[in-house]
Amino acid sequence: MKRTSLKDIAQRVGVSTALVSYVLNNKKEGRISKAIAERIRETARAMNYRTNQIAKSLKTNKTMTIGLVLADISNPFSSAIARVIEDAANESKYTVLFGSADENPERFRRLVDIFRDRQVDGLILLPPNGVGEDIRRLYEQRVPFVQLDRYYPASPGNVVALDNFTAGFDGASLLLSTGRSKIGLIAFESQLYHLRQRKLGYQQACLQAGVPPEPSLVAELGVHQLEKTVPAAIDKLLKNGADSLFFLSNTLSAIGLRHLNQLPIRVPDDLAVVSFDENELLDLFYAPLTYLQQPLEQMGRKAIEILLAAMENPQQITRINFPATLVRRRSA
Amino acid sequence: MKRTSLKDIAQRVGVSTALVSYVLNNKKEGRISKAIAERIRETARAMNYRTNQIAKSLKTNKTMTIGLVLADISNPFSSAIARVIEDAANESKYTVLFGSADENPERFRRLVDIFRDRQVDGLILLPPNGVGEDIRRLYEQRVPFVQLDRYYPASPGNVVALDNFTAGFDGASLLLSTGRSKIGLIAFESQLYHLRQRKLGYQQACLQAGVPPEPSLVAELGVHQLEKTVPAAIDKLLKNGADSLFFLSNTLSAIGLRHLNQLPIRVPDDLAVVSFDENELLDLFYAPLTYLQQPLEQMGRKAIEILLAAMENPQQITRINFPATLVRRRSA
DNA sequence: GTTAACGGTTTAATCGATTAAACAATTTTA
DNA sequence: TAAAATTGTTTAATCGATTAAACCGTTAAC
Repeated sequence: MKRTSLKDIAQRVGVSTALVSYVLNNKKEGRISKAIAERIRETARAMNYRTNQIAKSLKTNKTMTIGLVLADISNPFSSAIARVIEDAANESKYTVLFGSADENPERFRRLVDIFRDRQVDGLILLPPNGVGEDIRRLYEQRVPFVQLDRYYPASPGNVVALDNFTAGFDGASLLLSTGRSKIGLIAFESQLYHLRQRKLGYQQACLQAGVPPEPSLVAELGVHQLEKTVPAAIDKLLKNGADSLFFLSNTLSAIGLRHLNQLPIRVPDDLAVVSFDENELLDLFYAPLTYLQQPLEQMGRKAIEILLAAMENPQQITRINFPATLVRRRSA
Repeated sequence: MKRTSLKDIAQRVGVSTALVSYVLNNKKEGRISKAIAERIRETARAMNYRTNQIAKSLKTNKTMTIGLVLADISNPFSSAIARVIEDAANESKYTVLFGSADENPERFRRLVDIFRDRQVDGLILLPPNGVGEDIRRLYEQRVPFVQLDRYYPASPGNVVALDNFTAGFDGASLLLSTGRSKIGLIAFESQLYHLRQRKLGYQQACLQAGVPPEPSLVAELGVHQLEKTVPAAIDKLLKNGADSLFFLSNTLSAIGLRHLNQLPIRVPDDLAVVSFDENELLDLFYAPLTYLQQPLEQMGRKAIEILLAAMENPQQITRINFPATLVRRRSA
């Protein structure tokens, strides 16, 4: 049950494979006799021919494939990204290879290597902590790529991300404007630039409002065992007098809300809450959450657009930061 | 900045490409002189050689790639599957190509074709409504594949799925055992076998408990505009006297819970609730939901295992149904 | 001392396409 | 009518690997 090849068609019709290739790719338009062209097309259809992309790729040096390295596929943010990237890529006839680095630099490197071995035409990366050097190397090796969402500001190359500083600033400002002055921050202790920026934005907002930064109101957590550390952090911040909470990622708020649900505290009266990112969970909370929404669709499409451009013309580098939208609901 | 090829190494070392290939693939073990082998390995490392999988695939007729067609990537169930499949495939050195059919037969067919054009070694499919014929054709063409979660019982081929009938039976039985006799069912009007089975299980449980089936307690919804139709269905069922709700999928319960949150009804006192599938949302609801849990990890791993076996030996067909676990919490 | 076996390496075909260049047969142009 | 241009098709190289078979010295066997 071998698949039919160009050769099979050529034999059946009694012409060379070259001619078959020309016809099926609509090359040499005017020069091929209508009659034979039709016979070739007919036969191809009859024999159920589909071109072997592997062979084609080897010759053309294009795979029409894009590698997507997600930070962690189990995060709904990741699947949302995956969906957008896949759609946008498909529209340009590209297929997406994907993998999840699970916030692990080793896995990240492995995935990038695997994708490159498979000759992907370009990469979309949501890099974990500790791969700045790898990004730089990719750039030096002229591999077309775009960093999406997360990025290393010191590493060169294309970037599509949120304006995280302003987003952090806006989130905190909202809380301050509603009279809260003891904003508890729940963040990752990660060195990832985009997360640092969010925190800086928050601090700047506090400073501008004349509220001095209060270390006892900041919790920075490791990525592991969040199920335990987030509730503990919330308890601590509340004890330290927080009148509001600002979650710097949806992973944190997802777990946090579960805990808040069980506390004898009412949101927003006793405690105002703001979170980053979207998540169905935020809707289901009894006081639907106010959050900073990333324009995922736009960002994903832009990333593909930039990547395709970079594949054409590697010189040109684009770095874009999109504004977040503050979606105001009941929690703050 | 071209990547180095076998030829480059061969030239540098002064041997034939054949020898380089043998060394790097550890073939012809005993026969190659230690000294040269070492020099080749050394040079390969120095030149940063990585094998071109495209070329290798063309020759060996294996791509070490598996195509995964998801039903709808935006569903957390899908991303959970993707994660498991990816991990399991990676462990066997396979890479996953993926795409989301979005419950659309046309898209499903397109994805399968694209994957086949790229010569994937096998497919894992979560097929939408209306592709039974396509599945049968794949089987006839001896394409190795496994249907996962959803499947066409009349189409041949490997299957890994839940024992949906029993799961439906168990869910309804639980409600009946707590004294509820007017179970409102919220389901899709889909013809998908696995969903029909869930409903049959529910009906069987009711019959056995001496509760006659009551059409006014069954809502079957189209896939579109669920945001409107689910709340409407809930309202209708409540009006018709339902004392409990059984959601046949997580998509339905996700939306349903949002509505229940706003009603002056207390779960579980006024209304018991059971849902299918897992979802963070079920945890966050004020009365954490009782649900039927699919052994996703097991199912995904089994699917890969069966697929790899099928790639070796296409004769053998495996069909497995896993039992669901009833996770009992506050809602019922 | 001839043959056989072995060890180390190369030759060359092959996978299934693409595509520049060559070729032969007509037709046009001058 | 000879040269030039056009048309329709084939030839053959190529992409980067893999691998059976051939090759050529040595060494072992009888």
